[in-house]
Amino acid sequence: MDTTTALQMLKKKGYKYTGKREQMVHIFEREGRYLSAKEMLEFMQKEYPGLSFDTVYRNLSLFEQYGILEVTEWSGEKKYRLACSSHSHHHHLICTTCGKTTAIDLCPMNAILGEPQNFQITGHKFEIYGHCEECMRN
Amino acid sequence: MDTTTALQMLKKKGYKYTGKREQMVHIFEREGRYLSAKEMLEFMQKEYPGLSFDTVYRNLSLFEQYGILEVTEWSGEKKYRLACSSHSHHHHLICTTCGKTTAIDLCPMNAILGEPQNFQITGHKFEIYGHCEECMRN
DNA sequence: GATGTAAATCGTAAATGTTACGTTTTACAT
DNA sequence: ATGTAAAACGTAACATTTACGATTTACATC
Repeated sequence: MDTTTALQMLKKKGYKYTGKREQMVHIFEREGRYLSAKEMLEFMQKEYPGLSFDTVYRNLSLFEQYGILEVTEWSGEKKYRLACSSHSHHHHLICTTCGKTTAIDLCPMNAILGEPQNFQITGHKFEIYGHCEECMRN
Repeated sequence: MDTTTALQMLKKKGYKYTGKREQMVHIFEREGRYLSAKEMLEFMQKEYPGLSFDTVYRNLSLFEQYGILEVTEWSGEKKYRLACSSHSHHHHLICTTCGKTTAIDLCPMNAILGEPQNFQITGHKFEIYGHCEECMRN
């Protein structure tokens, strides 16, 4: 999903198309990796020096709520990235240093479908953590 | 791993065998599910009313460090449970209401071994979230 | 059993990440 | 141009976790 499409979609739902939202989605697009709220705030404040972190958190939640972002958490922080809506369901290798991801076209849920008894599944997480080539060298 | 074994192991490493540590591991043993630091504190304060949360956090970290506990995080909290050292490597169905788990004797890492290039794997997480039978009824 | 000491705990402060809210500003429909 | 609902600001509050000096305790040694 690109910046414009995402915000137009929100607009149809009654949300406003603001420069700050545009910039936030644009940063996710450019970075192509998981970002913490803090990282996002820092990027944003380069362009909007007085930016309130309330704005960042509020928009991150909004974007997540409407499927623009995916969220996960590790090291006591929530991390966000643009949802990979273009491909089919998949999982990621995640570099815990820089947040960069690589898709894995394999979902272990396929192997256990129908298995769990007396358990209502609401979600699942399959993530492989490590260090990407670049972070490994540094 | 039972309470005594765990604490004897720590003792060999130079840590003291205290009633509070014994009680903490005992609670994990009794509950057999993921507990947050807050839940543990509440259980502990029944027996040790003036207990400092510093003690709980410090010991949770210590237990994790020595493999007595497993840790994961969801809903902005770290959750701990006794490490399932008796069985072979496996994963869990996790009830996000009560923390109860059911083992899944399947690890998706087997299916992708050797696959990732230029990526140093340090860990992985495969968790299925939902509601157990009991919490579903309530 | 008494003693010394390093570890454990207490009590509390502080750091960190997140949510909340009243006020002001802004997007944008009319 | 105008009105209004949404967005953003500035800041307070909240929750979880980490940190630290002072006190207490476990336990090895005598």
